[in-house]
Amino acid sequence: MEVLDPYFAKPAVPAAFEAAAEGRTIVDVGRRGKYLLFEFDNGNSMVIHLRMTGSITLVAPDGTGNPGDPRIYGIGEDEKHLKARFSLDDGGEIRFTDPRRFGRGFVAGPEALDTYFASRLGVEPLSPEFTAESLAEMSAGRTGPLKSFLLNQKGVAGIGNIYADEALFRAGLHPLSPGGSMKPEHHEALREGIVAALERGLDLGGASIDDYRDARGDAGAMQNEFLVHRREGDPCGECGVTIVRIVVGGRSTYFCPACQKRLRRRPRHSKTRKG
DNA sequence: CGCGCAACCTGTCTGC
DNA sequence: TGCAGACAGGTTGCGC
Repeated sequence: MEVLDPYFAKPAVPAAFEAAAEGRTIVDVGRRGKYLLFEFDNGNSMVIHLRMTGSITLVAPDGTGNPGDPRIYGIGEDEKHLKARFSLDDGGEIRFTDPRRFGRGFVAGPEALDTYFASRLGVEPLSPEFTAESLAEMSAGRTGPLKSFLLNQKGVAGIGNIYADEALFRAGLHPLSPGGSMKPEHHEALREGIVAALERGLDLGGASIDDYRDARGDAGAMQNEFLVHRREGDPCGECGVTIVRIVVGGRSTYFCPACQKRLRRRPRHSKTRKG
């Protein structure tokens, strides 16, 4: 394998990354939050995060998804956004491209990985552990905006700017409502909104606003079905009121001011402990 | 510990 | 045409 941009391996050095991946067989692929996992035959895993503009492309031996494929952003004549490449036994290649250079990759053993994720990621929203109760627990006492709570990966993992907006709309919750302002019915509504938004995104192959493509170079279709995200000025599909854009935590945030009611802050229930 | 914001990068688009 | 400024699928680190 070859690391062409030292930023990709940061804070490690390219040579260390290359040595850890060289000659390995990928025995499984997976995901945790927004981190992509490639498990090696020696028990270690290669972890890749695409951040804003990273792409993974599979170039098949028969030339499918070839370097000149115009669908694949950043892989063109000059290949100037190609940051890493992994040669496969069958003559194919896995490529990582990233115009903005935010994407990162590293190789780690199982224990180190657990530690790494434990300090960064909360519950998987599509797992059975994600319940109204767990949502209630992790949001209790929070004073920051619900939108920021959703973007913070330590509560619920894997929700980004698109799905935060879509989930809040589906739940009928205002992005500026304090995280701890939800009542039980809101916890359940938000849980349902998050799951529905994510599952819709999966069904549609993700959202390709600009240059996102899947490993075969195909765009997603979720962007065609956004309910509020990036739809400032459009009428709400539910009530017709104009969708507005605000900035929350430095991120563009879109919502329907009629459908999404702002909740008032409420005091944290003090845990009553025996003793 | 929670919160808000700047920083990290490059490319694209808008307005003057 | 040029140029400044805003904005973009995310995370981290810092100050308070």
